[in-house]
Amino acid sequence: MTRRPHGQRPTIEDVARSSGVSRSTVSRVINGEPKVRAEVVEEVRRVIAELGYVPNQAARQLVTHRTGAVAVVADQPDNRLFLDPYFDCLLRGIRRELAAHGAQAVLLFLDDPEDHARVADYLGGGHVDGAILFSLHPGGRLHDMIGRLGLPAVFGGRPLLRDGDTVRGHAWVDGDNRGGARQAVGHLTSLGRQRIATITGPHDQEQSAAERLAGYRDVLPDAPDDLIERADYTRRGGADAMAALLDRRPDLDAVFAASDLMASGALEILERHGRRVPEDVAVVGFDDLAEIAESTQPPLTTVHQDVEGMGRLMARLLFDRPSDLPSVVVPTRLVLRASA
Amino acid sequence: MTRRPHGQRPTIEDVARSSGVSRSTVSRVINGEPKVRAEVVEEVRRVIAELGYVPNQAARQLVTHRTGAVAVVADQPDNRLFLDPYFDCLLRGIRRELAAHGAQAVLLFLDDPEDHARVADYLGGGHVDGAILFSLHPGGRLHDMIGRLGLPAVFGGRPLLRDGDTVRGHAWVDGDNRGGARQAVGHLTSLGRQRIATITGPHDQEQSAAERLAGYRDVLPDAPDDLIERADYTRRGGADAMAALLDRRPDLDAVFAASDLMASGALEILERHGRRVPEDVAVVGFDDLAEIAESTQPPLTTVHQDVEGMGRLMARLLFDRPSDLPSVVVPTRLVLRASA
DNA sequence: TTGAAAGCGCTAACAA
DNA sequence: TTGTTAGCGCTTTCAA
Repeated sequence: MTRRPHGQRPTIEDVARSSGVSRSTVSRVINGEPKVRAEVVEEVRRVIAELGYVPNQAARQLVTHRTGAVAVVADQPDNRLFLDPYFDCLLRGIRRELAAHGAQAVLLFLDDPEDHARVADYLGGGHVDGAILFSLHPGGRLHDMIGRLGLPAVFGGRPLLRDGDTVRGHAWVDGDNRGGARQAVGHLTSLGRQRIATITGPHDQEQSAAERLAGYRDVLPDAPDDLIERADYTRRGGADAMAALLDRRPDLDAVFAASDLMASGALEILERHGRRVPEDVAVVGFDDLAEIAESTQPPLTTVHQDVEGMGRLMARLLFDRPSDLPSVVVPTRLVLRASA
Repeated sequence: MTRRPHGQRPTIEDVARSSGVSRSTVSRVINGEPKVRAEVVEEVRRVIAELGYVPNQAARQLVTHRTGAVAVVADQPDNRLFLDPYFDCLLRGIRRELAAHGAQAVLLFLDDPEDHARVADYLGGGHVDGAILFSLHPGGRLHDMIGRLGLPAVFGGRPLLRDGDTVRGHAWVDGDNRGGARQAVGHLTSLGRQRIATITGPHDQEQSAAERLAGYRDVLPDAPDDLIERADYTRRGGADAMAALLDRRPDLDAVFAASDLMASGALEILERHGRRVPEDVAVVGFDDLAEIAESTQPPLTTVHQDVEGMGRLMARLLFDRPSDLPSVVVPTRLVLRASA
């Protein structure tokens, strides 16, 4: 990479010389400290603009130990987490809250296994003041690094615990997946539906998917396995799962899809198969992402989560973390539209 | 934010003391320099692991002027650029190429106007060695900053030039939007279609959309305006545009949609209106994103671009930029499937 | 209200 | 092959 011509970049020393004050005074002006004479402030600012001076963050970090940046780390972009409007919305909440605190959100993705090492180095190297992590489960190198360095961290989604895993000291924020699923399926039963299928997320990988399936089973403990089809939280996956369910159980009269994106795929297949929604098959989604739920045909009855709010919350926890109860479950509620 | 307990973090000095060598030797081990005795290397590594030492990047940057990170800056996430598989694919290419060079890609988004200042400070502050920028047009604060600091930068997409704008010194990579559109529309005419509509991108904002429309007009200079409908590169926008076109020109017999995402929306509307594809209406898209084009009903004839390759190319230009011809137009080709 | 001086943790000559 | 030393550019006491 072309090396930046840093020899030519003005330093605080240059600004000091040009404006006839000391480095300390320039530093005070830059950092907006009050005890500087107004005319001095003005002159220093003028020189800064004239020289095009920009503070060297590395030098500043070295002494302040602060960067003004927060990393958002997301695993599994190949699963198209990236393309999910849910994630988009969450991220917007995070960015806005961080921006309100004057911090810059920087997004890092983990594609390959080897990325873990590089990202761990990045986080450990002090490039950021904290991290928000998605789809990461305990036991990995990133967790080690974060734990060892005491880097403030908040997890998006309750960690999927395996035997012996712990999450001590790790805050997390998650929606009430199980409760929400119960609301959804409960609604379908209250409508008198008898054969309620479900399209699940990848419940062996994602805790949220496991919880939503558990909520379904809470309400329908005796549901036969052939009413349950696993998908992957994508629209396409939802469509394929719906097709499989219709094939296996043409008599089904309702579907709980564990995400709006999957529900929209399911609706497309139902239409293609000539099933009327909700008359023949009632459909309930999960997430209540406006851009999907309000524009499907028919509009989607779904479990609402304040996704942007969850994002904001995660960012806020990073700044003022209550010392003893760092993890939060955000409640859900059912939003009735036309599909069920 | 909780301040990191940095007082407790071991420094290179601690490692040196514990392993009975000098700081320089430790530094050499860390940086993999060859001239260190094997046993010393081993001992130093042991101490590093034992102490949990991680190099302080700020200190390192201060002297090397390198960060090992490259920023990818994307504007207009509210336009759902973020959700476009095209962008996802491009990004993957960038990340992989950067990773191959040992660099970490960090993504920054511009939501609000005030974000520009913060991001400019971030880039200017030396947090990164270079930047790849999307949907950014000359004249903004970011351009100023990049130009002034000489930060290596590559633009994704040919900059949309307005009067007096220049892009001197800014490399860019773009697909052959105009040529690709000509291939698409030319194919439709060669099929004998007489009333070929087009669903455009936001051609007042995006150069790529303007070019694709220009390509359409190259082939059909006399096309009436009511065959042209502007959308926004989203699936939903494509669907709405298709509905408007059918309403206005029920006699249309072909559509060139300026993105696969819009084409997929258009196909859905055509199906809902009972038009057979391609018999009644032939449809051609743009991008050839496998996950869309291969799974629509029917599969989509579309203009192929090597999107991941374009991403890799952008990253590569950052490292070894040919001095005089930094900008690249990547060719396209038509891929025939069932929709036209 | 301002300046002088020390030092953050690291790399990179230069010497040994 | 290793150690010594001098900064990198900034903030921050402490004195003035």
